[in-house]
Amino acid sequence: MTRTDQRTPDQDLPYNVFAKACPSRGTLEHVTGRWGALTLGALYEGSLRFNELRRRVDGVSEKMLSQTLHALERDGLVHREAQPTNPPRVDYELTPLGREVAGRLLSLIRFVEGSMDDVLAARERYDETRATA
Amino acid sequence: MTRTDQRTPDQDLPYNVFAKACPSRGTLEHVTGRWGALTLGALYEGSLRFNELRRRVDGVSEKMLSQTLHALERDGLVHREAQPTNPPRVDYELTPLGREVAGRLLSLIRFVEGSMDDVLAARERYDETRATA
DNA sequence: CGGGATCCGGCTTGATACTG
DNA sequence: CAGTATCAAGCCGGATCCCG
Repeated sequence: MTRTDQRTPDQDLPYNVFAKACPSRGTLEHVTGRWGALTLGALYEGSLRFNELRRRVDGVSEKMLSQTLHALERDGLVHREAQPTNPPRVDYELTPLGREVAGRLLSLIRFVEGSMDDVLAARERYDETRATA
Repeated sequence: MTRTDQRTPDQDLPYNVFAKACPSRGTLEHVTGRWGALTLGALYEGSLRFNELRRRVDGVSEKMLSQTLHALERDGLVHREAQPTNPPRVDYELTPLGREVAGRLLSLIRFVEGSMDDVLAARERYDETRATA
């Protein structure tokens, strides 16, 4: 509990993700989680319905998508708009806050996608140097 | 736009994180994973030794930190420099690629931290509207 | 100090089935 | 279409012991 560590950049901010108990850690996980990140990314282009989203986020199950959307809606990043028609129609879209989060997330995602050649090359080097094979 | 089949933004890119089989998805998970994100964030300020890192990333176990560092090193985002002294000293630092990734990640992290008041307020609203009380 | 190896409990996840 | 309920499996992650 010493305060001797001066390297922390956020020690004076109200919320510090590096602290175990900080609620920002939970929200960050909703945002960056496997399905959270892809869901936010998909919604960045515009609102989507449940099954559209499901098709777009390849591999997500109904349960996980539903769960992910609930968490993001609860955090105020996604807005759910249900129309009481038959058959039911529900649109999901980013809130203004969610849009800012998703923008930063997409910057990261696109950079990672664009770096995959380097990453894959690094992996090969890594595996080769320590796998005697 | 709004032609449903044309909405995918990355369909022409070599790597598309929305596709289930794309290796970028794995790397993104290393980067945005619970400990990966915090590790990269911590290293953004400068190189750190194993136990410094462990103290900085509050709550991480030795095993998970070790595992996380291996994954990031393998992906070419972190460089490990071991000095054969006694006691051993090992420094971890970001590679140039890792720096760019961490920068974008920190932009997201800081924004989330700075939005926590809004997020927490949204949660209360959400919980209240569907509370059984 | 800087880890690796192992055991193991439990939370997360993924089918499947069912509903409005 | 848009989800919820249930259940089994499996992987994550912590605790512990070990070594160089």
